[in-house]
Amino acid sequence: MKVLIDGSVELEAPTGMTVLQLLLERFPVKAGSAVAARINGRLVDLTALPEEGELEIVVWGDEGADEVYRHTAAHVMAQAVLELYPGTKLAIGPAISDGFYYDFDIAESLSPDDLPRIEERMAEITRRDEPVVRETWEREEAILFFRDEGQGYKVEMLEEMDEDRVTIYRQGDFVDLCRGPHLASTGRLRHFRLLSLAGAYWRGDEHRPMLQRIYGTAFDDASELDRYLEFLEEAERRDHRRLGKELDLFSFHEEAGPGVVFYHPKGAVLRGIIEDFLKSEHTKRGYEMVITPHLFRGQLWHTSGHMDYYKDNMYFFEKDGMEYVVKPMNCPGHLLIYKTRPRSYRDLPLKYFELGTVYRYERSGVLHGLLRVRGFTQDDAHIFCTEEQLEEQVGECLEFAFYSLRAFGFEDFEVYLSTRPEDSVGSDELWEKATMVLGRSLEDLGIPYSVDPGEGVFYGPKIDIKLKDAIGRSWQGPTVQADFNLPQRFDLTYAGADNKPHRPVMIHRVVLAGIERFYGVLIEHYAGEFPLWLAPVQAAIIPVADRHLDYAHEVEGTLRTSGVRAEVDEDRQTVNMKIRRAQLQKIPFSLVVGDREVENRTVSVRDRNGKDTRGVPLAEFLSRVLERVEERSIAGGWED
RNA sequence: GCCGGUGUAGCUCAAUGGUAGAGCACCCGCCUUGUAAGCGGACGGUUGGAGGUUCGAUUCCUCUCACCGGCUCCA
Repeated sequence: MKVLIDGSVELEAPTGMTVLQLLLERFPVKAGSAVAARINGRLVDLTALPEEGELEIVVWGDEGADEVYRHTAAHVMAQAVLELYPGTKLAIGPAISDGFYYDFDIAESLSPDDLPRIEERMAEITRRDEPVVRETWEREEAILFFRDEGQGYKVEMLEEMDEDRVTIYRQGDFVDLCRGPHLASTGRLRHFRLLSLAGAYWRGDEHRPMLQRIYGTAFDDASELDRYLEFLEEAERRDHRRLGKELDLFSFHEEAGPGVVFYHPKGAVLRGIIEDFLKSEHTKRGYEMVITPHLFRGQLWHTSGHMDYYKDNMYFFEKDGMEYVVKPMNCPGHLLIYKTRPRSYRDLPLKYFELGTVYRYERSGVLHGLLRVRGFTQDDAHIFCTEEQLEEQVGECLEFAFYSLRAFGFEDFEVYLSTRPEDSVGSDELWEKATMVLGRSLEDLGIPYSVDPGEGVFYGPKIDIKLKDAIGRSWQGPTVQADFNLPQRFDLTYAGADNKPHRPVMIHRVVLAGIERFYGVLIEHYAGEFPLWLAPVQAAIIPVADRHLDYAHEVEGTLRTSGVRAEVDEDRQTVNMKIRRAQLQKIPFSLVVGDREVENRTVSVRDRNGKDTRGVPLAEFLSRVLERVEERSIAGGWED
């Protein structure tokens, strides 16, 4: 049998010899690093038998290798848990993007202190270096086996499978139903770490039993594991909740209830900058700003359909025997404004923009700092247009969104087109049409995207843009949604050129989306070191001694008059201390003023990187700052 | 909402079935300071809240609130 290995070496493989044996015999060096193999394009175990054709050796770093590796790590962990907690029932244990997890049904509940113990047992299992064996069983046989073992979840999975034959992986006494492939032996698993413990419902269904999930990660390369653990630390260092406290930006209060944000003075400055940006950019693009109330009668939400599809997320109350709703969305308000007078095709597209604050009930367990709150403000707009204008308008929204995200320093995006969810309104025909238009707008702009089936909103399909931050994490960002439904429900019309009534279509779109969430992402993206134009305080003025206070205030006045956010640190403290405080507050520039500066009308500029430049004329400092703010520069150093 | 964890001074964190402690911050003094912590002093707590067990609870138990890690959902 002729086998072409890695596209270069052709050799005659003896029958009955596994890929691993072949490697050991012919390429012993490779055998040690091999994770799996690909036979004619199919990912298989190293214990598979080669076939005539191409054989590729998959090593760590190759596509698919991490998945195989971590899947085996999950099995080793499951084996360890079974050994330590006999009677544990296994659910599922897949590899995920940065690691793996396994869900267990264990009689006793695990605590984080148990993880090291499990990790140790895993290490022991890897030392045993038990071969991982793939077997093919009759499904019925597997059902009997797992039933006998008391592994009900496995039985349930088996019973739902269509195949007659299933694959089983075995290492030592540990047997698991699994598609594979896996590492050839437990000893091949080298660097791993158990990370956290969590509850997870069997099959993600809250009506099913709650299982205990252990998350972990594994790498073949020790330095990669280290790097990943450093990444986790870095993420913690950037945590907006922590930075929000340290930088005095915002707070939450038990007395006020969870999920509602209090912006402190510095936090409000940053929020104001974001809002100013949005207002001016919307105005530039022909949007008209509107303001709508926070409370609407319940009836309106029946008309809009929210009462049917969004009720669980809405806050209600009753007064004078009348039902009221705290608005969870801004659209109905904008529709009411549209309807205040007859509209003509000449009015379209009509673009209403609102910094609309909405309240949505979120289950207590999902709240998360600014990223998931109950009260938030959206940069929300609704575009009423003709069907013909739809595609162009969607395109403009997308361009607007990308422009804005780039202005705030985000460069990498992922785009998703979400289609009709199960619970939704409108005809299939409308959905199909809207979905098509969205897809075409993306294609026209040459934006690559993937389809997210069933993830649309109840009234229409949508485009979601996810942004990647400085350390590569992605976050939910702008969305553009087509809506053929609400105009119908509210009976919106416009007079066409033919002088007949027509139905407009509507686009819901946000640019930065929820301001709170965007704000949180912004903090994490910059780790609190905001670019000059966003920094709540741009310059800390540090007098060397009391006699420099007058000049310090003069500098402050000059800067403030020109719109630079400057503050004098008047504390009778050492220069070192005042510098330290400014650094910890991540203020872009510290201006030290002493005798020399007073005499020469200069400032000594220290940037956030710790570099100082002395004798900078005040006027020069001011003009350079204004210039950078104007161009929204992300340069951090004074010399940059 | 559910599973697990956590809750002690403004912040970060100790301690313990027997009087609750440190560092930093705040306040007051001294120092008048040149690029990341000058020195001293004073103040500061119903140990998240309510109930229970106990001679005695911050510690053990129950309930509750909030937060953290997830499940699910979403801007």
